[in-house]
Amino acid sequence: MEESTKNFIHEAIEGDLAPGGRFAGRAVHTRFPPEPNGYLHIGHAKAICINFTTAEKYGGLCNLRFDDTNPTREDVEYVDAIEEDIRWLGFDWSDRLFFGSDYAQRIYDTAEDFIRKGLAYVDDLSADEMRTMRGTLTEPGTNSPHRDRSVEENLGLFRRMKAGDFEPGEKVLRARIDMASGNLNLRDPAMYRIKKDTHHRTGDDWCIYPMYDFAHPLQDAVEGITHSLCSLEYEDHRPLYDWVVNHADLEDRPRQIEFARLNLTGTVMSKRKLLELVTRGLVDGWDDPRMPTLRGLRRRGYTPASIRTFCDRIGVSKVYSTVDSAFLEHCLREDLNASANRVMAVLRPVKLVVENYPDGAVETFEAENNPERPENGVRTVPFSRELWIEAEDFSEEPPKGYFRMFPGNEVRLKHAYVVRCTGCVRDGAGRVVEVRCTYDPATKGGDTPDGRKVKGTIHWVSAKHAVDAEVRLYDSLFSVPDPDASEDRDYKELLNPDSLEVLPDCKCEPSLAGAEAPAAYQFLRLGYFCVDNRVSRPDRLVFNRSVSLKDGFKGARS
RNA sequence: UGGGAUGUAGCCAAGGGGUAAGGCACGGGACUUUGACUCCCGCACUCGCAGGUUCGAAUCCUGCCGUCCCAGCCA
Repeated sequence: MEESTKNFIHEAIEGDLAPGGRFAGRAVHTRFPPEPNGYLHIGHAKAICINFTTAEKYGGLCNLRFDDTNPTREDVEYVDAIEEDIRWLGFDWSDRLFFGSDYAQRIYDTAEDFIRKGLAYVDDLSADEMRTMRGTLTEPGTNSPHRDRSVEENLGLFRRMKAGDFEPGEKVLRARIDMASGNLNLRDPAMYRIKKDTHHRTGDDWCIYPMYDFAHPLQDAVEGITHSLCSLEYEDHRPLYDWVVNHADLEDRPRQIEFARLNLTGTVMSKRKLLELVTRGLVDGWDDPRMPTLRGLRRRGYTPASIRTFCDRIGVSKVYSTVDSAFLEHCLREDLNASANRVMAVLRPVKLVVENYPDGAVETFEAENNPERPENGVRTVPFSRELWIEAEDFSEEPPKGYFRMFPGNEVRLKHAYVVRCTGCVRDGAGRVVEVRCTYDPATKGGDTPDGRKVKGTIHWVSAKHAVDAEVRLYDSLFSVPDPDASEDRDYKELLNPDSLEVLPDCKCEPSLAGAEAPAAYQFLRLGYFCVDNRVSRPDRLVFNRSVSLKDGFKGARS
């Protein structure tokens, strides 16, 4: 991959590393901190890439840390999936796999320490009362009547919370900061709440769990993180992050820097919405090829390299942005163009009969696998009198500029012969059931020894040698660029009804027989396709179109 | 005058006093046994707006406008 360009985070880091800087003489250390409550998507890929490549750029390390401080919404099911997806992307955290829950005791001890320093107190207010007393965006909040309990009383109450003497909601540990702050996060935020759910790692060891704002900075500090890179919505939390880090007796004081999260046109990125699409059966699971999840992209045929290149090239800034999906597709085409072998497959077959080719005869042609990569060698493709060609490669009354098969026109059958269309046969309903042509024996291999120009070249598959396959074509999941932006319509109403098209009767050249995932090919003139990693069988092939080829034809292509 | 951010092309995004990089998309052309790839060319007289400072402003100053985030015992 090319050298990533410098962004504002790199500049901040370089300032920190410079002599006299905040982290002068230190090695950069970052972390990717997913909450194990959902599958990773392309937006996470951006964060993963930023964290891992930034550390790498400065010779540092990046940890993988599961931020699991809420037993009611997290599950091991996601832990394995997340690790697998990050590895698939190509990143390695070596032996630095951590869990926020591993620091439970340490964080608890810090909480007691905060109580002793008068920085935290136990409150009896209900969640509703707390909300009311928090004030509004424009009005200050009011102090809780329990705000000035003694250290001894607070310590006793907090220990009883830990011991299970209270029920969820009865008590909460709060930071004592400033109920009048313009920043709502500083109005005595909750630091610990009671939860009597079983945690996926610590079981029933604890019935109190720290809040993100208290736990995260401590986790970062404990791991020696220098730069805690997160998304923009945490900007308002930075004062709290710093408050925790500055009052805790820890060596390290990590620095939080925020960047804009990724949005992509034609899809949604929130965990809640993606989950809803899955649970409502609006898509075929988390790995539906139309999903922006890493599993979905993988099944669709996206390569790790294409995703990493994409993340590198979109840049990093603090501007709310929505990247055009066409750019992601471009990165995939670029990667696959260089690596995928070419092959011929007909998606919407119509019979082509070569009238002057002997019935029963078969000959084979040599076909290059990848013109971009001659070392990939050649394969053999059989030719016979009856072939399959793409229905749209024939037109009895061609639109302007059309140079494929139409009566009287010459076209080249890729790798085989130049043929001249002589007409077609229609059924009772007027549908073209057969196209007819004659071939020129002198053009064997597709050359024109007389130097004549043949503008069109089409792909084909010998009918008697064809391998059947199902091919699935995908389009944008949503029919509008930004489904989240619509205020009057629910995003589910904006789903693109044509996002999936199944073509059950496709004809492939015989070299595709037995293909297995994760094989990827360029179907000549059509696009890049991969063997579906879930439902395809060697004798019942199913291909997914990863991305189409760009189509330069400006005419009325049906 | 609640707090915090942010406005450079249709979409990303460099540039931080010396006269607007790059990519995607789009349009045109060359090449072509893939209407692909590749290669050329075009695509912001102007950087949200208005003033000001300066020989010179996207960059500095002032004011205004737009957009996003925050009132979970979620992360």
